[in-house]
Amino acid sequence: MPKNEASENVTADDVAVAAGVSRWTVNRAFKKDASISPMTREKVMQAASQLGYLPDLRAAALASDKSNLVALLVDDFANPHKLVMLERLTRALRSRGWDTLLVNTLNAEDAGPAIANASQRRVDATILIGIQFDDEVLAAALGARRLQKLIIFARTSENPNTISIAVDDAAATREIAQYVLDRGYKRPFYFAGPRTVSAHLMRKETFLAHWLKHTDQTVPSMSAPSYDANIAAEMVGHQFANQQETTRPDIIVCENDALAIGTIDAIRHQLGLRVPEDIAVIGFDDVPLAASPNYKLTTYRQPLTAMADYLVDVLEQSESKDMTRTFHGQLITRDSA
Amino acid sequence: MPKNEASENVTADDVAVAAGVSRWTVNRAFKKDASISPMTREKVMQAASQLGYLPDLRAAALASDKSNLVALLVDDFANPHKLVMLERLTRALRSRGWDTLLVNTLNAEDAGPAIANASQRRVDATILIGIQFDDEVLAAALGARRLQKLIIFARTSENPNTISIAVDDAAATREIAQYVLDRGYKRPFYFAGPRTVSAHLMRKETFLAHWLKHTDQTVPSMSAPSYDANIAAEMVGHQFANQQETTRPDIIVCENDALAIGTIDAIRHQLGLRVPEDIAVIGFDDVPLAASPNYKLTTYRQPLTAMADYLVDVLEQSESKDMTRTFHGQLITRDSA
DNA sequence: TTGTACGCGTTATCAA
DNA sequence: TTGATAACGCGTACAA
Repeated sequence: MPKNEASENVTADDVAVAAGVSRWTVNRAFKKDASISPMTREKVMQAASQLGYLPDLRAAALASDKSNLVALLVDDFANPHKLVMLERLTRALRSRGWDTLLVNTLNAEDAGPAIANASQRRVDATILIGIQFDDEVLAAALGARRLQKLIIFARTSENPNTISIAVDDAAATREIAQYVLDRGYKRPFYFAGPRTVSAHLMRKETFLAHWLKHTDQTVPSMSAPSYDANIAAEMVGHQFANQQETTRPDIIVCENDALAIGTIDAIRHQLGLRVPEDIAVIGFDDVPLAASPNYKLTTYRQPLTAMADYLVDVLEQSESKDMTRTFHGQLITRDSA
Repeated sequence: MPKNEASENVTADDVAVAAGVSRWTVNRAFKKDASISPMTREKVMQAASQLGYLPDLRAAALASDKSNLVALLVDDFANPHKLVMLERLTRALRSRGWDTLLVNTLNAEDAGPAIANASQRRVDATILIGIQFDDEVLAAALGARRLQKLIIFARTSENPNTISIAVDDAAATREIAQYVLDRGYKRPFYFAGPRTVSAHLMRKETFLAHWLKHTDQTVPSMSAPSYDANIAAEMVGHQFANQQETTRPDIIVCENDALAIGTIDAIRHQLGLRVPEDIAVIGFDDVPLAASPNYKLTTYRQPLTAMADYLVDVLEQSESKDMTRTFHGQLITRDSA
């Protein structure tokens, strides 16, 4: 343990006295591009570490009105992809000097209070990460004027006051639909996620439109109330129990991997069928488990690292107009379809 | 959108003018147990919502030296159980008025800087959540004197300066070992997680000791470098390839579910064997996937909600002596063993 | 390169 | 119950 006898609050003033300089020189020593002589800085830093001094970021934020802090709102912890997103985002943020407030949007009614909460911490930006927001939530977020930036990550929004950083869902879905066509599947079924009034992904609609256009046929579908593999398994087991080979789908296209994993489990263990021989499955996200020898899931991988890096770019930009950007990922073909 | 015309910083002063009271009365209105007449408070709150005023928590923290903020340090995002922990912790914290700083400990060398980072935000406590800390990390954390409390969640630590909130690993492991004995398994194999100098779980040691005591036999084992299902699958596939039925284990006891899931995948898809008929598997944590029709994993469930609630109790306590506490969970028996 | 008022928005404490 | 003074620790702007 370092021998920092000063157990109480060490401030820049204390360091100033110890180093024989003024308090402002101490602060300069901790600023990156400050005009200060290397010798003075060295002297200050020595005294600082001697006393165990580190600048107080609360005070800095208060004085400069810049917190280097963002709020990450998350509402759906059942989806394993959230963990991957959290890792990539916190990594990109922290390695570039940003801290992260993780806000659990406890339930549908809590989105407003959650945003108010973040705004009281005077974060520089609020990030909705794959959240089931609706227009009310957005209005609440935009109403809390202190939120400099409102970023929708991994989802698109048409609201001009938000910045959306996401994969091009339409293009990705068309690529998936074309793959399904090219592989010769005839009876696809679309398994969508939660459908809110304004915030659901357009993947289902895109897939159905593409299929209709190319085959003149309508694709049946259903929607899960949440991205939860166990719930998905139950739904699939229920939906396709006792179906004839000729009427059941030959491929189930899932809105994401959480649903796809549950679907595969149900096909094997509840319907007693094989993947992909009897029913094939496609997912979206490429969660770690998708690559496991058990699932070998064909899925669409988003460029999360690039998206996270871009998010930090946006934060560091003073302007926030026209920052919305879509990315392109890639279809990862494995054995499931 | 609410009609809060005042777009810039609204402070208590503005509200005071609007409500015709002093600034201190405004702040009182927002304090829970303040001596203020209901009428005055009502008047203040009305003016406040009119202007869109919410107290600035940075300033409050600075003035009161109490931030109502904790730092959650996480180093291992491959383990799906982390997501469950994050959900339970943020839920308990936020519903009782605490905010959460999520700090990604980017790599082994980064633990120190991560802690320093949190201490600069003047958090009221730092929580190590299932982290692979070692003595150096603890020393660094304790060296940053501003951390009022250092809490080790879901792991035990003998360091008297820390508060550990965890399940009784020894008791849990003995229960597992006894179950394995009772079910008549003869050749167990222990699959452990990362082994650091000072911070690994004692589950493996406990299991081996229990088995030795009751059967006089030594249990073979191996250790994965991280709690990652895909890595676990590879290791198991490698370890038991081409083994005779008589020499291979009849049960693999895993330090947690991430390893157990990989183990099951490998047994089925790489070794071509059945679970539990050829090799049984036991995990620890009861992640959501453990209940899926595919894994039906026998595992040990920790009382996470109670643990999270207790954590907030600890935060609200002024004393921090003798706050370490262990919990008891329960063995969830499913089909895998 | 270094030093100096002043302000950031709140809380603690005491006085009215 | 209310009002007022003095911190809390640092940043900005400017002067030395």
